[in-house]
Amino acid sequence: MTSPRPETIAAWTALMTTSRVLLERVEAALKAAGLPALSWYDALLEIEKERATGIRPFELKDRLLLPQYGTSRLIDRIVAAGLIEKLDCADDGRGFLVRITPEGRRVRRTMWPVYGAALREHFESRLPAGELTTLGGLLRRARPD
Amino acid sequence: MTSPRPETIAAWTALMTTSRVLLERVEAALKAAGLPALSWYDALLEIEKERATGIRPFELKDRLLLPQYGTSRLIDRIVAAGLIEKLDCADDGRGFLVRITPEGRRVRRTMWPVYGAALREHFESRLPAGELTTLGGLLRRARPD
DNA sequence: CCGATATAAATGCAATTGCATTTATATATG
DNA sequence: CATATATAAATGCAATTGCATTTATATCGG
Repeated sequence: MTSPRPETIAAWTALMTTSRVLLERVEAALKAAGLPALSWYDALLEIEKERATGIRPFELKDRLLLPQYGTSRLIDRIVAAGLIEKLDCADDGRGFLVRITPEGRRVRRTMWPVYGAALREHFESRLPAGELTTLGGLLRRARPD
Repeated sequence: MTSPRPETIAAWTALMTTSRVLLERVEAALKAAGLPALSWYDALLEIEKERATGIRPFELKDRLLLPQYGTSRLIDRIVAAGLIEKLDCADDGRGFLVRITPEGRRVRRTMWPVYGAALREHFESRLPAGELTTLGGLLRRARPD
């Protein structure tokens, strides 16, 4: 019945626009450097965290907050590029493990400086450290479970 | 060269995840009510703001932060649904004006309670008013020009 | 007025995403 | 063990998005 308060609407609008604009900047920086999109970076990073054992697609989906079919297709594309590989999973015949390849590690390491520079330039430079910390905390608290 | 500071990365991660999760919730609420997506709401709202004169697609694109081709196609879809109409533009033969129809106003007004309720439930309820204001202010300052 | 350049909008085509369903295997229950 | 149910992953098809280019009209410099 009752509408959200004006501050709620203002914060929501700012959340949508700022996240979108920043994401665009970061994606643009990666593209300008001839590198894969951020979604690949995120996936490579999570997969690399489990480089010893590999990671199951359903676990990756949970960490990346992607839909199941999106994860399935993202994995296929990154496999096709040779940056990760599918390994048979002894425990569970329905699934498999995904592991990063040396080339995948190399690409992720190449992406990071570009990604990081974009974050510093477009985001970090705009707020003093204390306020960045405040912002992060508020955002985490605002995130639905 | 230098990486972003840890607080930067944490705030960035929180920005990406919170915005994505909240957007999902809002979109899900609209869909569950059998209503159009948020992109239609945003467009209808901006178009309705100029209900007297109509609005030019290039102006709409700037307000919605959409690419030109995205705006062109979004307009076509909303026109096809009968919620807006294209009007010949006397001033400029290259373009036209977009105006909301009565049905468009009706649909937008129907969407708002669902949209607002989702914002209250998933966002406003999670932070006290003062912190929502702080969050909005920080986000606006963090947004690149 | 004329050609050059800029701006508004649309579009062909490829890539990605969303939705619903399917396939395959695992787990639980009688 | 056999059947029912649940979980993991893939996929057909439609809708949307992205990219590059095209079309049309306007504006600018001579």
